[in-house]
Amino acid sequence: MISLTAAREPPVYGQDMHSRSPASRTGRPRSATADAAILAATREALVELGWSKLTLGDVATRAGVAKTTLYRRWAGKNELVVDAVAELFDELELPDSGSLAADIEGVVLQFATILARPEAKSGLMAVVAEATRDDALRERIRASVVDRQKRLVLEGRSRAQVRGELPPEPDPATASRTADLIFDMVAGAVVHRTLVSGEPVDEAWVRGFTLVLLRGLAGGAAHTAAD
Amino acid sequence: MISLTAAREPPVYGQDMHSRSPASRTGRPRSATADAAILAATREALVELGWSKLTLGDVATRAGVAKTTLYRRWAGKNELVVDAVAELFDELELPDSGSLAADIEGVVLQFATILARPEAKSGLMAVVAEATRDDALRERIRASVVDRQKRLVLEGRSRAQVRGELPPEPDPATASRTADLIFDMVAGAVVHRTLVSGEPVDEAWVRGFTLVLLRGLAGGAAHTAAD
DNA sequence: GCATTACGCTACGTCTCGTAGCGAAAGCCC
DNA sequence: GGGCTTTCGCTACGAGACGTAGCGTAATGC
Repeated sequence: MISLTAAREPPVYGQDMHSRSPASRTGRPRSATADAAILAATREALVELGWSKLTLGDVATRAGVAKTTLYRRWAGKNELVVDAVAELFDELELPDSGSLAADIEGVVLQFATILARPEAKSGLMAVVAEATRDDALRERIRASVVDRQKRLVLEGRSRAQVRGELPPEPDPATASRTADLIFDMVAGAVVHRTLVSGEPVDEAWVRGFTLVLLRGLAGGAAHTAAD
Repeated sequence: MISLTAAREPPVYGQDMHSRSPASRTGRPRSATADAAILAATREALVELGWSKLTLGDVATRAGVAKTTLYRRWAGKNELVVDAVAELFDELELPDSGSLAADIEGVVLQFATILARPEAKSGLMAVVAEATRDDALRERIRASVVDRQKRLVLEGRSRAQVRGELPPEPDPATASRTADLIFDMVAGAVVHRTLVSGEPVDEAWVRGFTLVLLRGLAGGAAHTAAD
């Protein structure tokens, strides 16, 4: 009696969610509506209860599925909440408003709006905290949340360079480094103001922030792009 | 049999830690060494177990006290961890290095060094996440952690204005707003790079960050204060 | 129809929580 | 020293969540 039931690992959503491409094309398929219901129920529970008081049994009840179904798809609370929160950032997109300053202000406001929702606040920070001790979770967050935001930075900078609002990068290495820097400054400032300072990210704040950031990035000689 | 033992509320460390100034000057005093042992044990457990797997029973065992003693002093896990983490930031101080750039770089490196410790990472972010649904907890964090950092920003700016590295503020209202902005940008960027991006805050990064920030703050005409 | 997989349901042992009650210890004040 | 007050360590407890196992049933592909 070495291995009895665990002959093949149960396909938990650990690494390859929504793929399970090869194999297992037979049998009853997983309900897609159940997926959506579970993630929606998770966000709802996150709003009402917060991270620490959220239980998987409660989520299952809200979603109208059995608790065991939850455990068949997600390894635990962390992974479930990451997926539930990640969906909130689907709507993020870069507006093409003509000037770099307006582009930044638009994206920051979008980001802040999403982050202002209670399910994003309590859920996202909690999983980030857990990710400090779980590399797989960190990677999951990076892939489904962070990279989606980061792409906007790269695209926005590229546009600005074409328009001459930002100097071109001398080499790819520094280009990558400054992109990381910009990303941490933008996302960090918004997150910190929203969660730690507890103050709203309104238009006035965004304008002031964008002004400082653009002055800093443009270097000595460049358009500050403020009216 | 209305109220038997709970005639007077037990003095839990909810609001006024280390004070309980009037009343109760009689009786056996609380062990101060127990306090230190508990907070140290909390940090130790935070390193080994992380936030979610940390239990108060385990902390009590590590500290060599009874579990009930813990509950007599702190209302719960949140409050305990806030106090345990707050002690880490005691060593923060503003270096007087002569130039604003060097001052900022010094403070940022100090802050990053503290934040790089695993007990700070997992503990601080977790309580911030919980604070999104608990105003008292948010206030506790602000008083014991955030304000201590913020004071450095105010002091550093004041020095820089005396030295002429930053323009003076036109009125107190905008002075306060820009101080908040600077604080969110500095702390936010460091926290985001450390926790979300998962990259180290080394000297090279700090130099780049400081350069962008100072250019942005100094406005069009001012010393960029780079070497 | 048959094999395969997902589903709902129930039940279970384990762990943590937060509290209650007790006797003993450690301080003040007379 | 004797009394008063508060804290301490210890034990025990019900409540609740965890994560899993087992079963019968439902939904697909071949």
